[in-house]
Amino acid sequence: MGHTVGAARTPRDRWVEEGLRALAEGGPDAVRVEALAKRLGVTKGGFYGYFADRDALLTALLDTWERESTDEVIDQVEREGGDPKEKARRAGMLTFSDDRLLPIDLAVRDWARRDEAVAERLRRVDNRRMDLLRETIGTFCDDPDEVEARSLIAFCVAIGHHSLAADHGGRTRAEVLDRAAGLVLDRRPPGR
Amino acid sequence: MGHTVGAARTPRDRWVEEGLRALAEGGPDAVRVEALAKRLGVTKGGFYGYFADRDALLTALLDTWERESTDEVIDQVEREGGDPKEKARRAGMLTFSDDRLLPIDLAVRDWARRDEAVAERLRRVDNRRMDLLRETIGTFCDDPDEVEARSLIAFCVAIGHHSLAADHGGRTRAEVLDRAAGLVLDRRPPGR
DNA sequence: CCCCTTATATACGCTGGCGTACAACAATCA
DNA sequence: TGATTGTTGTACGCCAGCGTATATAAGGGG
Repeated sequence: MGHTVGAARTPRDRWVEEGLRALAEGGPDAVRVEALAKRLGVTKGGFYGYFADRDALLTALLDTWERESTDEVIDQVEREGGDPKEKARRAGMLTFSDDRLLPIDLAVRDWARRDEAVAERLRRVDNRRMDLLRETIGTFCDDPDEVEARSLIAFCVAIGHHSLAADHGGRTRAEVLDRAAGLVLDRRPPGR
Repeated sequence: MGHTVGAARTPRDRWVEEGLRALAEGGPDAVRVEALAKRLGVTKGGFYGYFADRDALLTALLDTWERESTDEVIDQVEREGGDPKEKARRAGMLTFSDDRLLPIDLAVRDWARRDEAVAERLRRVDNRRMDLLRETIGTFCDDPDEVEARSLIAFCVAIGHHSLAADHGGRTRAEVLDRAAGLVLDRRPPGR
């Protein structure tokens, strides 16, 4: 079982790759074996050598997403070093500005609302990301409750602004985001 | 064409109602005519008297959602009066704490990523909601750019925290949100 | 060059879901 | 109550998509 020896024309990774693209574009329902095959210029013949069924592919997609958006991002961030704020900034860039990972992330987030197993994976990933944010914000904010609140805000803006459809009266989304980042991520005199 | 005279056992509204429930629970792909019929204890026989096809139902769902989450909310809020902050708070409650509207809202938001017409509707709705936020925040913040930034933050947290799966180290989500609201929605000495 | 392994193509059966045609059934009004 | 009108049930054809079985390439040792 499983293809091992001969060089496959369409190896497992390409199915996963194409599956992730479909997931990003249309959610889990859009991950259809025959459609992927067509995009790969192949029939579904070889698919069932790598995956027991469509569901196994979906699991593989989640595995890949989880690994890429935690370990790989964190490895790369740690490798390049820098202070916490710089690290968080780069981690944010890698996940939320990458137009490969970001749409997958949004799709998984919606998927998690309907599937408990997916929600569990998302929880793991989000917790690791929140840790980075807490670390950053903890460098200039002493109140742990406020650190938590600011981390929540930062995260929600990072993921939420992509599904916010409003305009900003002449301003660019990027401009408004920049200003918002300043409010959340910069030290300021204690409020109130 | 169109049922008009006799009292229908399953009027158009019930199809819409059940369609919205399906949309909220599983996204547009979960809105399936025969499934709705089964939940209504009926066959799909009568459906095509009200709707040309499944797509017409989807449009009707969006119409209803758009109306309920703008006009109806705003009417109700205006009727009860109050200062802008109180109005925005009640509007937020009506949309983002209502467990009828909220899941529909999240589903529509995801849907909009794949369908331009849905995105256009969402833009209209979000713009009206953002207007409320700007009004509120404008009462204690003079810099229009900061008003915009804070409004963005408030909105992103309101919609984004539902798809954030992280824990908060002993704290409740509600507690963290409360603290976050304080940071974003309360007057404070100018930053930096 | 042939064999043997492995990947892919092709063909099939099955299910679920859409939309249509028509038959059966209320309900209302004369 | 009978006729008429509008609503629902039933049966059908159709297509897309999954998973399986089997046939056909396509490579790499021997």
